Amino acid sequence: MPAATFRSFHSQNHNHRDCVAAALARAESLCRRRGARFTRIRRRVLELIWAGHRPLPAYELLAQLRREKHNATPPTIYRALDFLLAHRLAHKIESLNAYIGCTRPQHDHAGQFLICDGCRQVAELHDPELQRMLERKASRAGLKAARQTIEIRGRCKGCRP
Amino acid sequence: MPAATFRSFHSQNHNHRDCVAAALARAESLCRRRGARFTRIRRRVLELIWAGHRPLPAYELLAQLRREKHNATPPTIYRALDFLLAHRLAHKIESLNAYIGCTRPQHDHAGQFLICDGCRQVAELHDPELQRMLERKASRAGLKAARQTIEIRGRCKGCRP
DNA sequence: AAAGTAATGTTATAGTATAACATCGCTTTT
DNA sequence: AAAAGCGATGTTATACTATAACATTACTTT
Repeated sequence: MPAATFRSFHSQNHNHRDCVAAALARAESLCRRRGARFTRIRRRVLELIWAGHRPLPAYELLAQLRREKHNATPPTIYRALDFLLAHRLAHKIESLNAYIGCTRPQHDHAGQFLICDGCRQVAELHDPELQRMLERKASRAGLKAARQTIEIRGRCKGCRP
Repeated sequence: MPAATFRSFHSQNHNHRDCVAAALARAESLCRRRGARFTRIRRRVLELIWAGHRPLPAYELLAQLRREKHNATPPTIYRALDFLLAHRLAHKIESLNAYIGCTRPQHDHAGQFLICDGCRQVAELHDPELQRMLERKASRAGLKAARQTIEIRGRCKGCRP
């Protein structure tokens, strides 16, 4: 994995299986270091999120989980999501009410999201320059920034005429 | 109204009645120019939004509307909101599922929102520099930006220790 | 083995939003 | 003025998103 400051849209032919496996391995090691319990459910939900490889609504995750775990209910999913969000292993895309895997969970601040309305793929930036400008603008208007929701919608190269 | 590129947080003692009246007058004239029908319901919902002077959830608007219009139902509110959003007379704050009046409805692109988690007030920026940077970063990652959701949460001056 | 705590199970309900079809009322045409 | 056309509203039902509250299980520490 390169140390680039952002991650662009995945190519059609990237190795999806490896990409999911790598994300789970990162999560595993991060939880171990933090002493957080990466339980079966939490792990499986993160796996489902990555496997979709696009923002997935909570109830779609629930439907998938139910195929193998019949007693799963909304709290099952939302608790897993709470854990994953708290550890920055996943993000919520507010403008879609959907969840996506975090590409850099060790990073301690929220990313910025580029969302293609064609293929529904998402690229996650971690751009310090953007971050700084946002904080500066906020600060000038009197706001000490604590969290940010940055979601740019549009069309990626492959989805433009 | 100054031509500033952003609008900061309202002072405690700004004239609220005038501020609502001015917003309604702007909306009225804008709809007239556009040939859009600014009906009683639409007007009243916009008035309720401005009167709250903070992001209001749809069902809170509904509850208020029902006090004077007993047969109002969710579609009543959501249709009014659809109209107001389409004409940029109001915005949805995605991270709060709540709606707020637009300070510059004639502007043709979305604003950026600074949200105080203390007093729940919102300041709306229309910062071209920020806009340009976002578009440039998106473009570099291969995305042609069409819409944006920019919401910075934090604490305003009055709500800091 | 017992106690303590974190995670999960379970039921119920709150909160957000739209579908679908009927009716009303304005405007335009006849 | 009557009829047609169309946008707005009325009405009922339902889909989708998320959390509260309390019971039980299972891991960990003593």
